[in-house]
Amino acid sequence: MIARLECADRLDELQSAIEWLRDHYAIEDMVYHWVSSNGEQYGCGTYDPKWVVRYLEKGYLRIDPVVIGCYQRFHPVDWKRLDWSSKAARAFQKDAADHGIGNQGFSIPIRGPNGQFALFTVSHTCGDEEWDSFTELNRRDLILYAHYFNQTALRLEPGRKPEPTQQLSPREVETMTLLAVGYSRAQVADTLNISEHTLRVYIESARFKLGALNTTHAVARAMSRGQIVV
Amino acid sequence: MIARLECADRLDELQSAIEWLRDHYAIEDMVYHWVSSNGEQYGCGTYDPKWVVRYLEKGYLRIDPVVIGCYQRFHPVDWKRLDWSSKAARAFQKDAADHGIGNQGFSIPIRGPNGQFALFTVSHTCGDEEWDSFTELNRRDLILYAHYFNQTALRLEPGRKPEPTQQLSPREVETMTLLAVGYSRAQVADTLNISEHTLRVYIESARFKLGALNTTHAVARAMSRGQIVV
DNA sequence: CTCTGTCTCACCATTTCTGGGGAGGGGAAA
DNA sequence: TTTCCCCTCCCCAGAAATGGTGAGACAGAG
Repeated sequence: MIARLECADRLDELQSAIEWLRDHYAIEDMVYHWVSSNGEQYGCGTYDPKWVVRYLEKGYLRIDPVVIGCYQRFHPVDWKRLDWSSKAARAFQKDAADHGIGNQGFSIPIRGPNGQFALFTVSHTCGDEEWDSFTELNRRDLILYAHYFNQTALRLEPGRKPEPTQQLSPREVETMTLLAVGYSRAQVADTLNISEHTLRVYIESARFKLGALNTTHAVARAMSRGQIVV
Repeated sequence: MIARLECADRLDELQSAIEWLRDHYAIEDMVYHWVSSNGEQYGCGTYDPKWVVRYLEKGYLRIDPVVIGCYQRFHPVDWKRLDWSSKAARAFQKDAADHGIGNQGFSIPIRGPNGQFALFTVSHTCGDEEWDSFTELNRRDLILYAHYFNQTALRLEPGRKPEPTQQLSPREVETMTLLAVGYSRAQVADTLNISEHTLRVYIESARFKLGALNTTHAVARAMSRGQIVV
């Protein structure tokens, strides 16, 4: 959910391609999940703009089982196989249906270098058999499109403009990593065989590079940007 | 570079498929970058085992421009377009050539939910024109194979067993999320309109559920398990 | 060969977090 | 209905983190 605007001149391409796909497959909706935390749309899709606005306003990003489910998944997934048991999820499902979202869906997660995350989704209203045969027949194509579309969209994601992700030094990476696995400052310093004072220098410089307000924030940012891996 | 062993029974499949690909495309090497931080091999490829061992011993993971370049890239990349300018990179390039690695290569990065990272690489020894026409003709297939192979390999990566994930309560999720974006305890309490004392109860119960040693650890775990999204 | 970045060490005072307690109301599930 | 979990509130003292400043050595890049 981090952004870097590298080249914004491709959105038209995406839009026309997505409409071509929609006609070609006779599928109602084919869409990105425009997963920008600040609400800006950076992907493009065929959903009703009203639904997009409502989705963001209601904070459905944190409720939608499609997003939640795909966020921890490797592979493409059919909506039927997600967890719709919670009350919030059911309310969301109903609201989505009321806004004309298909009852069937298939989503493919894609990730970027700095923890960016996007979904390529096709959805439709039909029965299970019809849907299953569609997804099976077109699985390869969908994966390919997801690959192209999402990765382009990820590059287009708005948010932070110039702030080129500052690389952390090796020591800073070690520091952040050990903090992320629960070590206290004293323990980290001990593990790295340096004084706690030195350690603090690393934490502060990492915090500075990451634009973080405190240690927890710094670790969280380093993780979400993929600069440390835990 | 994280691991979760979900099903190890597919390695054979991968191996035979990769050999089929190798024959089919008449390509010398087609390989994973077995990117396991502990040195265990979890992918499979057609490189000489001696080279694999040497690669790991020498710590080439942190030098190899293919790995470094793809790690911050969205799209597949031809080796020619990478940065081979540093001294270490040239030394690596020579060593690789001495071990029979092709002079041409094409690598596709794929990522997993917890920052896992893998590469699908094809390489060969030939001239530029031949290579370019090969990659152009087979781009789609290569991307598809990369998708299937890498994601399977990522799931096979050794390391940690799947931990049963304790669900966090809504309040706990909010707490962890706000902490992850840099709020102090006082600010979080203020934002949620609760007393700081109450907030502490959430932090502690979240910490308990996540098996975390401190707040930073708890936030890191919640993030890496996808229980909060930042 | 300079310059930039990394790595290492030190002190101060203040703020913040942590780890123990205990307690009541509400809702959902069994 | 009981039980379990979630939400809310309170106290205290010790431990840990933070913010600011300063400085020397060493390496690699231009």
